Amino acid sequence: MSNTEELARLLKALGEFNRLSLVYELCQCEGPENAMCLCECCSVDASVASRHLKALAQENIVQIESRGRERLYTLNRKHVAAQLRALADEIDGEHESQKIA
Amino acid sequence: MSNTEELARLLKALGEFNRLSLVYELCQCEGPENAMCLCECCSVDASVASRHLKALAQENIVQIESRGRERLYTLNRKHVAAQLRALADEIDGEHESQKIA
DNA sequence: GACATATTTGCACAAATAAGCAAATATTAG
DNA sequence: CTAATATTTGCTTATTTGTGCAAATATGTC
Repeated sequence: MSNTEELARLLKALGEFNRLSLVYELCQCEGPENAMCLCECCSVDASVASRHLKALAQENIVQIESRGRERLYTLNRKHVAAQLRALADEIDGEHESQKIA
Repeated sequence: MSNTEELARLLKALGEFNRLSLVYELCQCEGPENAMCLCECCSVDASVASRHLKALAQENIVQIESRGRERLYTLNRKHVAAQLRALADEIDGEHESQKIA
């Protein structure tokens, strides 16, 4: 299923330490943050943060909004959480095959 | 946090198409399955499936049980689902900062 | 023992990935 | 226009990763 492929890409995007750190950072932000602020949390070059954020945006994990010369990133909370929960449900889910009873 | 690193490794393990396919396959299995059976679902060489399953085992995603000349793999449902839900909660969670109210 | 089956390991290779730096681009401020 | 700030892009480099094949290992069967 192509759904599997899409989910795999989302998980891969989250499955890198610095990107996951960025996501955690965005987690704790009330509003959108710019890349300068974000790249501090994982102490990498600005260009690296930029690329990671782009990768996260490509998987719809973050949303980008331009304001002047800076870009503001917002975590796509609902979407990401929903994807993760859907997988969790599928894995431990009370899915049809409860043959034990 | 080293927890972030561990979670990143788990997500990375899940974030590869063939490995995720194996997980899905194991999802639908009642009991443990051997690698021969599993490697069919992603049409790769047995050695590749073996390596992927090993990678999954290293992140505690699957459990291995030896039976004779074959190895039986069981999905670690509770653990994986819990990890995914914990992240989901952190992301969209009703975490402390509900300043909107 | 010989042989079949299941899995792992060693090797090679191609492709992807993460990283930093310097240069380019965009935008704002003076 | 010039200078400063924020971000992206091009380049290079080192490392990791996924893959297949063949050989090795382990175990069961005859």
